[in-house]
Amino acid sequence: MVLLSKTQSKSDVELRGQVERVTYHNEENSYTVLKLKANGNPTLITVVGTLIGVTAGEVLKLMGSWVNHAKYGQQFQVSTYETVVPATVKGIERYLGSGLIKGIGHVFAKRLVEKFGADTLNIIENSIERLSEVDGIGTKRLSMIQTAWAQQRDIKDIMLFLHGYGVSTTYAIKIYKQYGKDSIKTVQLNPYRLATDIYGIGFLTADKIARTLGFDEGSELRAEAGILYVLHQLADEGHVYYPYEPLIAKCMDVLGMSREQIVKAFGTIAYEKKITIEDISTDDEVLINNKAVYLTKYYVCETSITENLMDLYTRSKTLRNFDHVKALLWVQKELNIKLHPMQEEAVRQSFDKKILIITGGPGTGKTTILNSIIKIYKQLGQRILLTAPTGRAAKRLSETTGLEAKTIHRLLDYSFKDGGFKKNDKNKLETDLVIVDECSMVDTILMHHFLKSVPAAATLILVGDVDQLPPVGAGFVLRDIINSERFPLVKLTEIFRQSKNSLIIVNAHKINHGEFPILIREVCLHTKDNKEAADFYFFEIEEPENIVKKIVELCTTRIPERFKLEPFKDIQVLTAMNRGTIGISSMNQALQQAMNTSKETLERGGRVFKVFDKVMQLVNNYDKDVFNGDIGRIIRINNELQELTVDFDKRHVVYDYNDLDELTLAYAISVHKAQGSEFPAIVMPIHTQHYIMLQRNLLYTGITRGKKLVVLVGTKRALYLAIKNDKQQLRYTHLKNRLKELNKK
DNA sequence: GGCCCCCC
Repeated sequence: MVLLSKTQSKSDVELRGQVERVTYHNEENSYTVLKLKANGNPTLITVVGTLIGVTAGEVLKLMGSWVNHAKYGQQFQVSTYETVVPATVKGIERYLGSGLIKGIGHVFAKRLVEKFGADTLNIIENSIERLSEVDGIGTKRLSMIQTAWAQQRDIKDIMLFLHGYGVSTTYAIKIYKQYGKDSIKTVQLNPYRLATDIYGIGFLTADKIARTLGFDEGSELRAEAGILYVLHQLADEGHVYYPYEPLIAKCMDVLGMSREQIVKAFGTIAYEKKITIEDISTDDEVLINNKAVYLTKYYVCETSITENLMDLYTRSKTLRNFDHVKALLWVQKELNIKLHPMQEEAVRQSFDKKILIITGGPGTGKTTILNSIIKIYKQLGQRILLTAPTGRAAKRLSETTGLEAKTIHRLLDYSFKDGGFKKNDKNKLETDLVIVDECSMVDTILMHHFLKSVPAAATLILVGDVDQLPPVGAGFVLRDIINSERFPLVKLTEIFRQSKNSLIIVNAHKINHGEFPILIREVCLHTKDNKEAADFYFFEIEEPENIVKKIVELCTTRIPERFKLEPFKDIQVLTAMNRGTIGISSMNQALQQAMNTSKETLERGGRVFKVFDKVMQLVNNYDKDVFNGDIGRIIRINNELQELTVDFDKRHVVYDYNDLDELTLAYAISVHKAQGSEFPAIVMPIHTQHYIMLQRNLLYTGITRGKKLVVLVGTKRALYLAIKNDKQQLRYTHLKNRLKELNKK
């Protein structure tokens, strides 16, 4: 069986040579840069990759590929390698003297080869006691050499063994770091451990290794690891637990095993506390046998969220006495605003409740409420923390409130190195009030960590729109907290920003209720003379190619002319998927071609950037102060400096050509990426080519991104399917019922 | 009919 691991590819070539020097070695991840003298090649070759224990003088047999690095030129990128013991006396001397073996330096290396010649390595390997024949090598140094040599040999044996099963050097090193000299034995005994112990190796890879090692398809170890794999997959789909019987059926199907084998393995891993099986009673889920199976991690999170919330809620409030009516009058005067009764109610609740939930769609006045609460709390000398799950949301929260806001990860002081949050139940946040915005995006695990670190005396305000897309991770925390009806909730429905007869808002509500939206046909968008233009249009087009054509036309001419909107700044195309004719990449190409005629281009890895292109940042970059989802325009491509400059809202950010994978074209972006942003106009294809993504939340999130104009282009059938499909809403979670039942039993 | 995506 041919196994290709992540870093290996079929186009790998072989390169042999002696290591001249190791230029760079990162202890943490083993990333190495070295200079290699290859046979018959006068110039030194730069070799990069994950290597361990490699030293100057060693002869390497490398597998990998040639790459062209913008700064450093041609390099050989290693996927796997083997060390070849040097054969010549000179080679052996350099090899031993390179610092490879603790206890041997240049001097002793020289003395050793003088004494034993080409036989030196053989002697170290087989009759090491003979080293004491060399001047200056006593028992102490001898044992040092012996230990170091054995370790080197272990590493090499392990590499060789793992390479034999297609595991790349990167993973081989991780495995070695985890299991040490017992690596081979450990893997042979239970290769499935790799799936849980080694980050980056999943069940499928471990299973392949196991099968090559001769493990039976029906082995108990396979069943146990397989069930955990299936549960992880289900968690990826959003489920915090899965009902017992359907889970068994899934496992039987995925693993090709019998019911008996699965049930038996359930018992074993439940006993090992890897999973938790709970009898739960619930009225709103189809739970056969009323048994829920959790990965224990999620069980712990769900129960801890429940307890922490109820505990926090029932503690007493430490806010000092003040006149609530006066405070409300004062804040409106200070901020020069008039609070709507519902907004006033929200602010008032924040005075005497420990937990408050504020929910509502875009433009319902959440920001005004928050600003009022913050103003009053500040006046009362309270400490305030603001946070949100994404970098962009945090930035926006900071902009609208004028206070610092951090991502939840940053607030909790997440450390990648230590793999955890420094803030927790032992080291809590120091605050009197903490506000979480865009809370609908917070998943079960993050909420667990967050709540652990909220001090008992603090007030917690959760803000979000549950009708938007559910979190990426497992659970639907905000929805469950709201539906538990245990906490004060202010549900904002009144629209402040948009006019009340806006079709965008009317249709957003209709879609949320599973009703078909009111559609204005294209003719209205084409006539320039109707006085009051509507803000929601639908163009019925069947062919995906024609949808693209229509969208290009809308973005370049129709909308700019009719609504006086700027194509780049004001109009955003949103789509559900990356792939397909109406997917992100294809639409970006079409729109780039139509909207940007600049000849100044830059090609990188098959992608083309042009000056004036609309681009989006894909990761949070705190050095550059740009965040995942930020949209800007390329204003300069400088080939000399190998730099590209992007204008983000009048702020110029410079990218080295090596950082360009942080950017993507943004004429069309996914609805997911647009979550948390708003645009004057959005244009969105809706077609069965995106069948799998036709979901109610997605459509709702998409259209509510538009402030002044929404144009849908596609088929009524696709629109209908999206509205009727609220399947995405079904996530197996038990948080709502836990909250309902706690202290009520 | 098989996809979207957060954080460090």
